[in-house]
Amino acid sequence: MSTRYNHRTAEPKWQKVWTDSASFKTREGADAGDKPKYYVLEMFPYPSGKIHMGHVRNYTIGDVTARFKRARGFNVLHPMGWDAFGMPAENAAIERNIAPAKWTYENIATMRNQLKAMGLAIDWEREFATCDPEYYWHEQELFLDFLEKGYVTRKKSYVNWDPVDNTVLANEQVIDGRGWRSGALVERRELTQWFLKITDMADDLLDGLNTLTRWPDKVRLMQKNWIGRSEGARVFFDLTDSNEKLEVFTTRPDTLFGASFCAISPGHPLSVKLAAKNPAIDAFLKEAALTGTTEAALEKVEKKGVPTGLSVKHPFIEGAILPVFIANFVLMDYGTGAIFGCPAHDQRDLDFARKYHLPVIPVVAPNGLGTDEIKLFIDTLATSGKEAFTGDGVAVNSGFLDGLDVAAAKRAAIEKLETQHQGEGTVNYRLRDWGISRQRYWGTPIPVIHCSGCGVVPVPRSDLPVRLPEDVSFDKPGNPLDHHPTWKHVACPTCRKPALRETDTFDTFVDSSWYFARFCSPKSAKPTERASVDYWLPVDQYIGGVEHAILHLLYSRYFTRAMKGTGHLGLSEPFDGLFTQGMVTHETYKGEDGRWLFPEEVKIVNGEPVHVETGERVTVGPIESMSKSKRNVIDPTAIIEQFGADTARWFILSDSPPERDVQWSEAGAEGAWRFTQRFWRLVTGDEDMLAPIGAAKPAAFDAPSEALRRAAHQTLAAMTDDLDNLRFNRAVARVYELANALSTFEAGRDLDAARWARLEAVEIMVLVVAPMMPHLAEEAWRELGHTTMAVDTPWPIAEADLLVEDSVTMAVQVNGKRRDELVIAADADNKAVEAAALALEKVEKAIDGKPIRKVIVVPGKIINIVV
RNA sequence: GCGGGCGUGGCGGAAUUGGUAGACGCACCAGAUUUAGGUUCUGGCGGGCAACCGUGGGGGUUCGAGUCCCUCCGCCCGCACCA
Repeated sequence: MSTRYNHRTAEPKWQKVWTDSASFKTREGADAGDKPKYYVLEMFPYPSGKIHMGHVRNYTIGDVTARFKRARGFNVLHPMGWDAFGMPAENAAIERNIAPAKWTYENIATMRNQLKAMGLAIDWEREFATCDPEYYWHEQELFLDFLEKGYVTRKKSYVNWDPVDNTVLANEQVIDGRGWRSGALVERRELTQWFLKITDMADDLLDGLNTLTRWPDKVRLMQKNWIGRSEGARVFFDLTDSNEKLEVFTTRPDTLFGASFCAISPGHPLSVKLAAKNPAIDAFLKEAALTGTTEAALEKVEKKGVPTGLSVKHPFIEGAILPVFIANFVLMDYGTGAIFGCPAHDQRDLDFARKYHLPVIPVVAPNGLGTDEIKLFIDTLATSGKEAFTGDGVAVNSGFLDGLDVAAAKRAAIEKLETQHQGEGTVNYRLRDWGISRQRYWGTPIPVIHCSGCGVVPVPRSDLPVRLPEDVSFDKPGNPLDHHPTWKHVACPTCRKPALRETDTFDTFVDSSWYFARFCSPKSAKPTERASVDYWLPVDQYIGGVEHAILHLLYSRYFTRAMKGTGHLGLSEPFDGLFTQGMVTHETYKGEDGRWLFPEEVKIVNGEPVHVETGERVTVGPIESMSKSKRNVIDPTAIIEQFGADTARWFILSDSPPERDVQWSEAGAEGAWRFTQRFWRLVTGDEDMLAPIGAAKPAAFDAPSEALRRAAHQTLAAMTDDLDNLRFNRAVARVYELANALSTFEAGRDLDAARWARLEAVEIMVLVVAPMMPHLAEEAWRELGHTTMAVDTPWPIAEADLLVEDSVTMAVQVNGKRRDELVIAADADNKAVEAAALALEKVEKAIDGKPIRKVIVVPGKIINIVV
């Protein structure tokens, strides 16, 4: 018997045993037997260099789920891969002169070892990185399939252009309007780019949200808002001095009679045209362009406009003319980039109208007002109102719409517009098509060729993959693919004349939009094997950070639909269950000079935090998400070395619910470590009090043994429920309760019964802890004398008759105040309970001789006596 | 501004969804062992001397409210000046 558990020897030992016995090799087809499948997936990591505590939390949650489901009899798929393309590899290339591929694969090697040290139950044979040609090859194939199917389009779009570095910048590389590296003022430049037509599926993506009942409501709502469906109408206003029309989008066609102006966006083609001739307009557009960079600035900016000198005819009112303004609050990217202004019923329009002294014409009155009240409401709003009326009501001053409610008036207005050919009912989405072209090297090459004669020609499938060249230089600004001496020069596949490869690469969100499908058959010569994806998908439990609530999850949902359309998949929704975990936080520390300090630079002396080396005073700052800039980071590898992976896993699961932020603290980690040692003592410390493995179950148990058995089985039942619902913090608390029950257990007369009950309780404790602390459980299982592995042992089943108590403790209240409690047989009828309660001395005193008006008995819980 | 969420001991958090508030852990205090500290073990730990009071404040529904309703305050997250 050893008295101390040594994670430094136990953890590598069991990791090797699991690997050698192929414990986590995925089984499929005939091998899988009749077990139901369960696909557990954590969002795969970007190989940035080292894992951080956020990874530890993410992969621990997934691993517990995978191990638990496995023990519960599921055939589990739990793979791991790398989201390996992206800008940091190019930055490393530029800053440290290391090839992106080398940098990336070295990081993967480091991080793979770190993840393996966590003892994850992963089928490593399915591992891949998105920068493997084997992977992006199939992505290129998917793109060609999408192209054939009409899911792809090419159109012009603006990019951030750095004129000094001669390169396109991502939004996050633009800081205060300047390039992050060059400091040059960033320009908007129009490029022709590839887009996936996600807007074609906007309605389906919206409707699909209703089926995702195992997703957080919050994420579904965020996606709904992002898609931003709104029903309304397009209205074509005739310009007064030309044959042209101004097209606007409105959600309130019922308020057309209240229109007093039209406004177009500074980015509207008409604005640009007018600016060429009119210096005032030109100046206004320049001013609008300056404020239009950040959201915060946009929010504060005053609503301003400039007249265009143009005017339009009102579609319903003969002879009525509306002036056209250019207004800074009209967005080019939404609707048609033009609006009609109805100041009485839109706050922004009202602000604008008051500023430029435009008429305010109320055309909707609140419901339930009398004739005089309506008149007063209209007069007040028209002359001096500061607040637009946007609620439901009844149409007034609106010709043929008068008397209709808002919804009916909308329908009637649209109908009239359509018969007059001056508009149509339409649905508008905020969602825009997904631009997937990136002018960068470290990404999947877009498999097309540009030929001056034939136009855009897809790369023949026999020529796939289009590989990234490795002999590239980052000395020159711009895309290395573009200035590579030979790579882009090819013969046109159609006419054989010299042509050029597309040098843009895919947005890395493309890579992560189908990797979950590739894991089902990672070695296939096709993007997917239908038998495999049909078996494994959807992902039963997907786990990751809420920061991906919109883009990654929406793109993956889109891709799944598109791949269904091309026959690669047979379903629309990739992720059946989604769990979004909270962040890992830590205290922050600042030295006397105000610089951030790492946690290991701080120690506590006499209750005061001081700097380890200098002894200077340290200020403890707020608890924040771990970040390199604030230095409040804890290196998982150091923790695993010091305390072991099991302790790290245990602590990260403790205390905080997984969807909330968890605070990492040294004291907490030590507490978790102490528990691993206590656990070990409970298993090994009192061998005389353990029955041998396989001992016959006693025919009867005395009271103490029976109580221990109840505690063990109740813990088991509760934990099964907790783990099924990812309530790991509660599961941890239950283990502590069982451990406390074992610690305080004292055998009664019947020693055989006590030994048997104690072994049973210890075995249950080991097996329920196994998903969370797998190495410790394995070591303990062996120590108990088992020759099998805990990982191969089915989840125990709680005995139903141990879950119901034969006596219960009930609270006794008098007038809602708790006065005493009562221990009584669980099956006692209400009369007996009432009588027993009334007989209690404290109750009698509280009643104080008053007449009893009512007695409420909630069986097994409470008795309330009302006097 | 709009939308969503939250507010419980010194701290993280429990509370079977309307039925004994504070499970479990951390921190802290006392005692035992060791005695140099740590470890380990036992006990205590919302406030108040008490009657009692306590789940952000106020009001309500109910036999009974942390839980439901109204209202106010505070914090967090998301976003779209969205016509």
